[in-house]
Amino acid sequence: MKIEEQLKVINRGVAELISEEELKKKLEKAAEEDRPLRVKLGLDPSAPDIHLGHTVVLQKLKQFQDLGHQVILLIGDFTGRIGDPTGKSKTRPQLTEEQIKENAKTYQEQIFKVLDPDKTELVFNSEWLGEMDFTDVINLSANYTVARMLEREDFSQRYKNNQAISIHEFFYPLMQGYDSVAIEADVELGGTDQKFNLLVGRDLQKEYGQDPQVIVMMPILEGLDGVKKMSKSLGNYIGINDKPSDMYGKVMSIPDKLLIRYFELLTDISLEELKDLKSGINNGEVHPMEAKKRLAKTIVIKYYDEAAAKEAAKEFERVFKEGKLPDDMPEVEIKSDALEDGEMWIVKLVAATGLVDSNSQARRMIKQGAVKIDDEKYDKINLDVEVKDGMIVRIGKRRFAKIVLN
RNA sequence: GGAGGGAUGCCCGAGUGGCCAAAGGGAGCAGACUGUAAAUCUGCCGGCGAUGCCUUCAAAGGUUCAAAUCCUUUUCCCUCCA
Repeated sequence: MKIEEQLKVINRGVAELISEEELKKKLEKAAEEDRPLRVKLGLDPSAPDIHLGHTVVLQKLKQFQDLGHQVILLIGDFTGRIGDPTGKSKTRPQLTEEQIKENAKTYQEQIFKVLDPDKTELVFNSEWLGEMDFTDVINLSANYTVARMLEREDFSQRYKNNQAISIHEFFYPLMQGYDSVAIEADVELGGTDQKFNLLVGRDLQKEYGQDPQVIVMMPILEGLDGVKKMSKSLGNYIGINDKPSDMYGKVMSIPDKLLIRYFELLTDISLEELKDLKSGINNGEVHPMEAKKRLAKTIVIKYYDEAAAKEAAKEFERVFKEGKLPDDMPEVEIKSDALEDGEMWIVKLVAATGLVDSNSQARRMIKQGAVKIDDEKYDKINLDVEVKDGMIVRIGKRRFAKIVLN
């Protein structure tokens, strides 16, 4: 593909590129020498569950692969063994080697839903970092000054506020940067929050006589709430292992203002289509919900297939438009000896589904008119209900449980 | 090493002896409206078969009829001095 074309693809959705000129030069040189660019992505082995937020960067990697370049996934096992760099969560546990291996495996399984395994090289940074002795470390750190380290936002903040910065924290950027030296990266990808570390990579490569890597920074994807970044701990994520129907439903629940962004960062629709879609929504020709349905479908197809997407769409219509029940829902076992004359106090029954945390919560839900049993609304607390096998308890619009009597 | 300030529910934050399961805001959940969007309005937001009872205001003890509030010790954090 022509260099100009490649640049266009690479630029899609990018938050910041350092720098376009350099990238162009690298692409030209690579084409001349008939070799692919070495494109690096570092992964933190502590959180192996991948959600769509992670796929923003992976997606970009995939585009590099499709352009014929070599992707190198670097698992930061060495870094993970030591702990966490961001002062906030200082007590993050060190991982054992087994855990890291385990996580790495899970990672791969999920990542290769996006990337082409045949065109991906997998490396672990303990390979070289674990080999360094104290002299090597001193030499490495001699390449950087405290003043430069303090340029990093969170360091300077903490320094200014008299908060502790451990010396070893300075080594994280250095280690990550040295990784780029070790694998001779031409390009490194990362989120915008990685900017400092990515830049250190460039500096170190220069020090070690290499051509500095080009940096491609992707935006941080907002989660379902539309404000905070997508993350598992905030519970606002769409996991790539989510069931099709969940995935579809979650996409449908994103705020409209994220629509285009999701299309741009999470799907492969062409730049022209993207443009049309955008203007269509803006001038009212395209209903946002229709666009969202398309988004949901596209994403489900990406991680599953056409049939799953259709099924998910159907289910969505059924449950949320027609207010009917989903195909499958969690089953909850109730022992028949917990019943009296086949009946159970309604509050207990609702609590027993596990859909709420306590009797008190169940009580509230009932009082607020959120509870339906077999499609019938119950809003009185002083009531025993006959418990039947296969009975459906529903709380609100999206919580269901099927009772299995035993 | 010395002097001072602080720790409150998921988060922020009021509360300086009873009226405190603890103001207010945010988040969250539910209801109405909708397109499982946004905005808005309403309610809920520790546990308990519940007009009451139980466990909560960093931890442990104590004073008191009564403690988030007072005292003692401990832990952690911050500010200033060295």
